[in-house]
Amino acid sequence: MQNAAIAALFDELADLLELQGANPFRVRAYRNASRTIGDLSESIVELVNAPEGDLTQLAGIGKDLAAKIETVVTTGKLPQLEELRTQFSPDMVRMLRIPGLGPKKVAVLIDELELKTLADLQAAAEQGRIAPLKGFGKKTEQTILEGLKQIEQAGQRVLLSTAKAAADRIVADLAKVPGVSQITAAGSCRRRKETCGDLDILAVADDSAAIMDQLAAHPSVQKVVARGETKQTVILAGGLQLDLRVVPSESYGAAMQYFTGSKEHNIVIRRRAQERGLKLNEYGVYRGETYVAGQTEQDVYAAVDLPWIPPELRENRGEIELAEKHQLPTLIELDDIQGDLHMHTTATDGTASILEMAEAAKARGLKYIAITDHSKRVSMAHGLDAERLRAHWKEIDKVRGQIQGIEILCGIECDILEDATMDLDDEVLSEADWVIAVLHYGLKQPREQIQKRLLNAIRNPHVDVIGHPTGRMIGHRPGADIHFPEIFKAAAEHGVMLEINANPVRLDLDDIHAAAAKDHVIPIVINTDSHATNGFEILEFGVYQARRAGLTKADVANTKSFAEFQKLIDRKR
DNA sequence: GCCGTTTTCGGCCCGACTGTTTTCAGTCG
Repeated sequence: MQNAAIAALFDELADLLELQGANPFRVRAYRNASRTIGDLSESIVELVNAPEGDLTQLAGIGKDLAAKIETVVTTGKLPQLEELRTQFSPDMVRMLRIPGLGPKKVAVLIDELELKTLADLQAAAEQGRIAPLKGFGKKTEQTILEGLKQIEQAGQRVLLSTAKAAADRIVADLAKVPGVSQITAAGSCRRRKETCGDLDILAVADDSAAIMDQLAAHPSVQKVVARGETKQTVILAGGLQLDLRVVPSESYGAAMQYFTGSKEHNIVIRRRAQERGLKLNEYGVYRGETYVAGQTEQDVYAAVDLPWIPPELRENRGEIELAEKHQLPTLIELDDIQGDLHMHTTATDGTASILEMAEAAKARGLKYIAITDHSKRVSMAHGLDAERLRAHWKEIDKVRGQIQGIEILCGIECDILEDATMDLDDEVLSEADWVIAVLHYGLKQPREQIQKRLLNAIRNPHVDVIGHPTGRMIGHRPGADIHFPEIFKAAAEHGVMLEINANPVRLDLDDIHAAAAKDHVIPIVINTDSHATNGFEILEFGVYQARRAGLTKADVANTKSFAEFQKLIDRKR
């Protein structure tokens, strides 16, 4: 069982305990455990089976949870969960996802009206049986009906690229409102998390009504859900929720810190404040009633004896401990990237010629690129066989003479076939400047076979890098079942790099595994996998993922000059 | 359920907003 599957069990258990009315802190303990397991780079199954393995060493895992995890790993079941599943239907858990309904209200609905399914809930609301209940009313009943309609949409996370585009546009438009002196997006969008559940925008404004009016009238806003003095909630076309908060200037830094999160990071930061006799909220840092800091984020972190922590790291995954020791990494920047080693042309499924791609890359300031069209297995994309590939490389060589100021490598994105052999034979691969090996097909194969395919590719003397290692598509399909520690070990041993594919749907490796790769001193390359001349625009998302993994310029191979990069890959040739 | 150089018990981050109340509980982030 994969970590994510085990994490999901504990999350479900937390949902059910909530319905049962369990102690909220106990529920949180289960949610923390779920997150801890989900964030692990190594397999929890391996950890349980390791002779030295002690789960209670993990943050938030005590004796009880350790025993439950061991039970899941060894039996595949969690008796407590199975028991609760008999008491509450899956639809009852879904009721918790309806905005405005929490565990208390759902419990009342279940007990008083004996509702079991979402259909029951809908019928009860339509028949007006909910409004008379104590603590409910006409409005709540209406909210439930609307929530039911949107339940598919609600809770759906959107890609960072989508969220950031929406946020950037609204921030730019609201910044023009008179009296708005500062405005920015906070939340998971600012942390550059690969998906966002909502948007948080923060503003300093003389007139909060004016900016809220402007937001309400914004073309991308579908409806206003709530509006108070300092906070407005709207739903954007497409269903994404956006919260606007208007704060005083002296609170801007505190509010930035507060609303950027993550929740887990903030809990630890506020505990630090408490330990120092301070109180930290979105308005500032206070000693008793006295305002101590809050104008800038730097001031807020300084008040709890920490240097400023980059938003991408704020997940309570060790960044606070690093900050305490003044060992935070200097994260890679977009401008550090010198080359892009993964792109396509009209030879396969790209839309631009070799020269057009090279010119577009050069215009973006890149100093070197690799042209890496598909190998023959990708027949849909008219993948290249040895003969066409060699002809393609000749074309690339011609283009080298037509453009100055950018180096072009003759590359190939070669499929690792289902039987673990390479799609092109060693002879032709040995002639390439740069070989990306990838899984495209058979992603659902059992772990052993996936492992064999990746290890064979890594051991192939001509392979430089494994591209989009898991093959996942965020929101569409999970990646292949990979036992990463073995892959990392082999990659380090054979000098094979790993890719962070910058495509916002892929972002593969993810932050957790890119961080683990860094621990194994495996060079990372951040590539766009461009299929068109505007494809380079997504490079930023690869860099964000690298930053979330704590990578520095030195950890990423394509920050090197072309000469240095060539030295690195020449070891293979 | 976790955690502990004040603690093995009693804490566990903190405030805004809504809808239902008539002083506040529940929900949300």
